[in-house]
Amino acid sequence: MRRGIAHIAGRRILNVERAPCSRRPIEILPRIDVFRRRVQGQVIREVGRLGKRVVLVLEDEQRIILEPRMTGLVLMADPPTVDHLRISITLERVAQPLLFWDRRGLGSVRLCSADEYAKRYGLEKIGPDALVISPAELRSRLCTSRREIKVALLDQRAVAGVGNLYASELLHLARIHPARRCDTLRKAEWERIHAAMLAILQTAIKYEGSTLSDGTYRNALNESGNYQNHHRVYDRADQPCQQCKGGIIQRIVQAQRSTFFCAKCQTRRSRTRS
DNA sequence: CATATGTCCTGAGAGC
DNA sequence: TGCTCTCAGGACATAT
Repeated sequence: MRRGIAHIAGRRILNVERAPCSRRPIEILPRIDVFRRRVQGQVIREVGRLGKRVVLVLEDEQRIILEPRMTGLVLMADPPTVDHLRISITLERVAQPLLFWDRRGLGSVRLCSADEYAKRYGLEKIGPDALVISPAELRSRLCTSRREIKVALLDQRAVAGVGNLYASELLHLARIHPARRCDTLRKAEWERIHAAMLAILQTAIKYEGSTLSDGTYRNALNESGNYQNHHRVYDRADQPCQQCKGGIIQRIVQAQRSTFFCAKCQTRRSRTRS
């Protein structure tokens, strides 16, 4: 998402409008008239990312945080439908406005001063990024937890950027059972988890994300992703594991979320040291 | 303090 | 066919 709109860096904001949407409004803070007054005329200095959020850094250090959650899209193109369009940001000398579209409306758009941003999104709220964190840091942040590893990986304060789909995917690549308690994992296993996390996320980014059967995720040009065609386990319950050719993908529920894994590749116990 | 659960939302798909 | 029901998972508030 971030890369899809990275080219708007350097552009000046002309206007911000709440789109006419018949649905319950998403959270937009502050209210739209205050929002508009504070950003109008500001140049977007940087198009950044904080975990799963896209962050527009303005020339006066204010930040616009676009939080898509499940079904939100950040677009520089026509949206899938006009119905769920939420906010529109027009830019100087760019015909196409920046749009935030959100079918289910769980997402939000928020404008923060530099201080408010530091308080609300500091390191104690959003942990180190999954693409940047070191293996040692990942391990030290989670190795005393009694939670199951798949559940712990979704905690954005521990490590930022891993969602439900990719947690299953990376644990399959790492050959770690999703229900393994963090405090039972050995150093070599943490290193496998870290390497798999990087590999899965980098590959998923390369393929522009996963557009699932509900068709929701689209890139900034409203095009489908392609990583769903590379899923190892996610949404593949009862299908054979492509890795071991013998296992059948299982679906379980952890913390009210689906987890997919191959019981043959991902054994519940770590191999005992020889 | 750490961990677990409930909440919001829409539309696809299942089941009858 | 058309209806009702369940489910998907982000982050955060509240409960244990």
